[in-house]
Amino acid sequence: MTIQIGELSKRTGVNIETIRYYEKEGLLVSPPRSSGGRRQYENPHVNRLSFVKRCRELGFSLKEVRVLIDLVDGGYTCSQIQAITLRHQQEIKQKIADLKRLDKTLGEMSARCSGTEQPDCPVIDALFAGKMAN
Amino acid sequence: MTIQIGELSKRTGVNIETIRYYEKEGLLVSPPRSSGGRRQYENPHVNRLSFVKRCRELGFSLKEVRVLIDLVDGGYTCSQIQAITLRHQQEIKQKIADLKRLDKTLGEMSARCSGTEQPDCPVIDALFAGKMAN
DNA sequence: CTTGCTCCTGTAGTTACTACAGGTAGTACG
DNA sequence: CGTACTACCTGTAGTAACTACAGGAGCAAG
Repeated sequence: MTIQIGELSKRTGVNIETIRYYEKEGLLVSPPRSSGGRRQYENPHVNRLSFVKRCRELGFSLKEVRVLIDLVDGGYTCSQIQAITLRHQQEIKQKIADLKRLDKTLGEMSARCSGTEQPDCPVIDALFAGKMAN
Repeated sequence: MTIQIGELSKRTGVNIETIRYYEKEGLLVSPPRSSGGRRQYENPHVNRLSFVKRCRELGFSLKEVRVLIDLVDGGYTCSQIQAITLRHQQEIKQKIADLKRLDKTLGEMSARCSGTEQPDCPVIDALFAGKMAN
């Protein structure tokens, strides 16, 4: 019941090149090879790759994913995982706050635009004068 | 009234290496050099670099900054600039929405944690099972 | 036996910098 | 005048997380 990399890619939705990249980076164990040198995957590989993919979808960096995998492999406690999750969530919240500030400033700037074909624009003025909201 | 790169860096808050990088990328014009080969900047250079810096602070990519600079140099209309600004703002809004979804999912996952020293965690379960909220 | 698909390795490109290494300009001090 | 010290110079490599080839081989079908 082994599958090749193309099938693994289809099942997980992870690009073939990315799978090989993850293997090179040590996020996935190197699978056995066929006589012709092709990677032969089984269910555990599918599960692990799905795990990595979901971590990535949640915005964890590969470095963080590596930490999570090591914990899963080596033994972990709920409080450890929760701490990592909460720290990551804090970073996300920070990014949201930063982006909201940008959104607000951009909105204020473009709101003053006439939107006409005049060679004069409050956005450009603000960018030159540095009168940006914070 | 010329200044050297160190002074330009201090006045704009842009790293020296970054200034040279911007020049190499064509975002800043190459300034005249002293007899010893050092870059000699004047006020227009300070203004342009400040412009680039503010664009970056608003989240514009260097590519977008290049477009803005070309417009400023070659003539622009308010409606052109407004369009670029609004498009950029839409991207920011999209990122905010994406991050909010992550934040929500992470919050829901960690809320189910016992936070104890047990080798069992709903976050890990969710990552393996793929029962993630969208 | 040749077509055609999947797979292999290895390298380069992407974004926006940052961090050196190794060398020169310019100034101040003794 | 020599030397120490700082600021500057170029050019290359490293960062994150992939993606995109180039050039070649395995494998099944006709």
